[in-house]
Parts: sequence; C-alpha cells; structure tokens
Amino acid sequence: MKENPADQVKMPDDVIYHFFNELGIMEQLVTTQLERILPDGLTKAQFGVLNHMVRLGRRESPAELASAFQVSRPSMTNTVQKLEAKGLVEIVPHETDGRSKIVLITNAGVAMREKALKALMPQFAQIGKALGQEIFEKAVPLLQAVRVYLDENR
Amino acid sequence: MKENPADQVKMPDDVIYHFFNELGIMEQLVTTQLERILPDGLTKAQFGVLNHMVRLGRRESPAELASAFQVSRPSMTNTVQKLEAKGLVEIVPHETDGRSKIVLITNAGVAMREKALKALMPQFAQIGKALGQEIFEKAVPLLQAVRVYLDENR
DNA sequence: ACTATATAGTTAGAAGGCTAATTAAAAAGA
DNA sequence: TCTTTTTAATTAGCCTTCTAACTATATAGT
Repeated sequence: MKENPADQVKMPDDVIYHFFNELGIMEQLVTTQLERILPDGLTKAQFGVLNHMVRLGRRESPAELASAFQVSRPSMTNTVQKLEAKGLVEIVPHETDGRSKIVLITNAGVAMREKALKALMPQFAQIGKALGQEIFEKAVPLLQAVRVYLDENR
Repeated sequence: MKENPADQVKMPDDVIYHFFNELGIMEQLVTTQLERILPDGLTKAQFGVLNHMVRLGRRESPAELASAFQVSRPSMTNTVQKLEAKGLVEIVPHETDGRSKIVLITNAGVAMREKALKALMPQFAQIGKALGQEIFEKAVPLLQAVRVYLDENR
C-alpha cells in the first residue's frame, strides 16, 4: 500500500491549513479581478477606504482606518496620501490632539465611490446569480468567527 | 426617520461585498501572523511552494506553480528565485522543452519545510482547539465553490 | 513639575503582487 | 517548408504591505 509523500511529515490540522490556503488563493483572485474593474486606477485599498467613509459617514483618523482594515499604520498613511493626491480625501489636523489627523472624504471622493460601485455592480450581480446568495450568507459568519479570533489572539 | 448615510447609493449585493471584505481583512491578518511565525525569514509564498512540492512530490515548472497558486508567472519567477538563492530549490532546464524549466526541492528545502511545520503546528492546534475543526470543515467547501467560480470566469 | 512611557504619524528599505514588453522555443497552418 | 501564433520565462517599473526606526505630542507616575 503506497503512502502519499505528505505522510513523511504530517500536516498539522490539515483542514485549517487547507482553509487558510484556499483563503489566500481566493484573495489573490479577488484582488486582481476587483482592481481590473475599478475605474481610474483605484486600488482595492483606496476603494475600501472611500467606501468605509461613505458608509460610516464619520471623521476618522488614519490610525482608526488602519485598525478597521487590519493594516499597519504606515500602510494606511500611504493609502490616504494616494487618495489625497487624487483629491478624493482631505487630511486635516485634529482640533485638540496635536499628534492626530482626520481624514475627510471630498465631493470628488463620494462621486468616485459611486462610479466605482456602478462598475462593480454588474459583476456582483452575476456572481450572485451564478452561485446564489445563500452560500455567502452561510460563509460570512464562519469567516467572521475566525477573523475575530485571529484579531483577539495576535 | 433618519436614514443611514449608506442609503444614498445602495451597496449592490451587500452580502457578497461583505464576504469579500471579510476575506480581505482576514487574509491580511493571516499573512502577517503566519510570516511572524515562519523561521528564517521564510515568506508565505516561499513556504507555500515548498509545502506544495513536498506534498505533491512532483517536478513542476514555474508556470504550473503559478497556476496552482493563482499568481502571475513573473511573481512565481521571483519566488522560486528567492528559494533558489536560499538553496531550498534547484531550477533546471526541462529535458525536452527548451522553453521550460523544472523546479526541484533540495534536501535543505525539505528540512526547512519540516522546520516551518514544527513552528506552525502549535498555533494551528491552538486555533483548532479554540474554534473547533467543524467551522473549517463547513467553510472550506463554500470557499472552494466561490474560488472555482472566480477561477473559471475571469 | 519632571521624567518616563505610550501613541500618532512618517520615512526608509525590503518583499510580493501586478501589467507590459522582450526573448526564445514549440506548435499550428498555409 | 516557411510563416504565424502560442507558450515559457524573464526584465522593468509601479503599487501595497510589512518591520524598524524616528519625530512629536500626550499621558502617567514619581
């Protein structure tokens, strides 16, 4: 009876590794396809920030944004600077805390977010039609549970 | 009755967007934490290739590896060159196809993969213990279904 | 009040990813 | 057979992300 080469050293918790592997491969696909659809060279990171700000409609600091997206502060500095260079956000000093800044979305930023949404909509609709919404409704809570755990135990 | 700011422009297929969003945030967390655990500055991409080659025990070309991980060929060229520089793989010409190359894992590569696995094992066990394997067993087929769709429709 | 610690943001440097373009070899077609 | 198209790999240039280190401000502790 031939053994699989993998048996030499067993994979620990194979399902979990498989899960993370599947995650990484899908994220690769999603990011690439998303950025191909987004208008005006908008990246996933940039769209994420614009969308976040419109949806939550709040004044947030770069540090708060970094935390929301689970990226480092230098990464978020970079992202909001790119958005500022495109005129999609404004970055102003915090009124009372001299260390902090506040990121504000501009009218152009809101318009760009709407343009991006319009570009994305058909693709999302197609995926929803092909796979059904149920699969996503089932998956989201599972993903959230894992994310929350990783978030709390790092 | 106050409306949520998001209502100005509705998110198309909110569950699907939420799914992709959750995916991106978790992938960020996973990659960062994984690379903090991996030994000798091994990256997720590098470990992925080593692990893939041991598990499948096959001679594969850079193009096949790129396809397996859903990255571009230039990205895989970069990764295997980094592995070659560390002495973890060998890259030899294909016997019959003058365009192709074959990536072979070295003894050092196998040893490094085992060292990495040993480093990863406790973390995976802890996650499994905290969340249970079931959540991953439920999630993997869902992720696969979405991945296969994206893969086939790009 | 003064010192020490923590927090916000940035800069520098490295890694991985992408697309576009280049080179070389194989396969297909006229 | 000769030309055209496809495929494999690489190079160049850009973007995002990371960690480490630095500056400046705020908070805590003595």
